[in-house]
Amino acid sequence: MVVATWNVNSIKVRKDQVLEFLREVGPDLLALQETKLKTEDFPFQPYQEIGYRVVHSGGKGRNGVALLSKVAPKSIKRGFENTSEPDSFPDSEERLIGIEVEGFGFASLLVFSVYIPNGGQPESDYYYYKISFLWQLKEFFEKNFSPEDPIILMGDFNVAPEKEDVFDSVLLEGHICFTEKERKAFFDLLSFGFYDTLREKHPKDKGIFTWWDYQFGAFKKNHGMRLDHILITKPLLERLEEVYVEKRFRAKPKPSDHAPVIAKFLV
DNA sequence: ATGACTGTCTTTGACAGA
Repeated sequence: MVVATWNVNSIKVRKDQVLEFLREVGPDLLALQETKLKTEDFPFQPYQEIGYRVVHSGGKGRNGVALLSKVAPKSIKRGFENTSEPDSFPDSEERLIGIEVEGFGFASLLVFSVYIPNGGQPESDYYYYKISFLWQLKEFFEKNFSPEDPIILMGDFNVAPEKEDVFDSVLLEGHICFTEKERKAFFDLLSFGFYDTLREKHPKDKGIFTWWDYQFGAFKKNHGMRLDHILITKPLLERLEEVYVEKRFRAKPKPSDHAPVIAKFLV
């Protein structure tokens, strides 16, 4: 089983690159973020033509999450369900989508694509919205699921968890996506029972990033951050084989500013 | 060589992204 996550920064602009990715890598499941269009405006057809089922949830010109799957979803979940303050997160349906699939050795495997708010300036209202969003996401899993359930939560978390996850931890300390509170909220989410697959396979490696600024020649200098993650619960951990960032897609003409992350499982 | 970011919108510059 192969799964992948990719913030495409507009599915309209990246439509053919996503097709190319599916043809070359052939993941069983692909999570997309920042599709930047309304739920019904997603270009479903080209992906369906090559054998993928597609679910999407988005807003006009902003946010947007999708899941592409080789097997048919048994159910679809959008946004925060059964949480204490769902109305406090009006964009959660544009930022969280999940499906339940049968297969890969499980009667019910839960797969989520998530796009955590960027947060703007540290200490701004939007920054605290981001922190709260991470707390609410943890509550969503605590109220609806168990860490014994097989769950894959992947997407753009907009948090670089540790100093190895940024190109210069001194320069970037206190910078958005690398502040103490964001990192703490990320690890608090993990404490539900999630494992960070990249770190399971590469515990101390430096310089593994998933996002590079379009400006300043950042990609060429490998001045990036690791913001996109594939999290799994324990039932999947023993089957985890390999995790890597597919940097080729960041090097193409007109790339997204994020590269896909891929995890392979023995099934 | 001396290096100019890229999406969106009831757009024509503002803004968000990270």
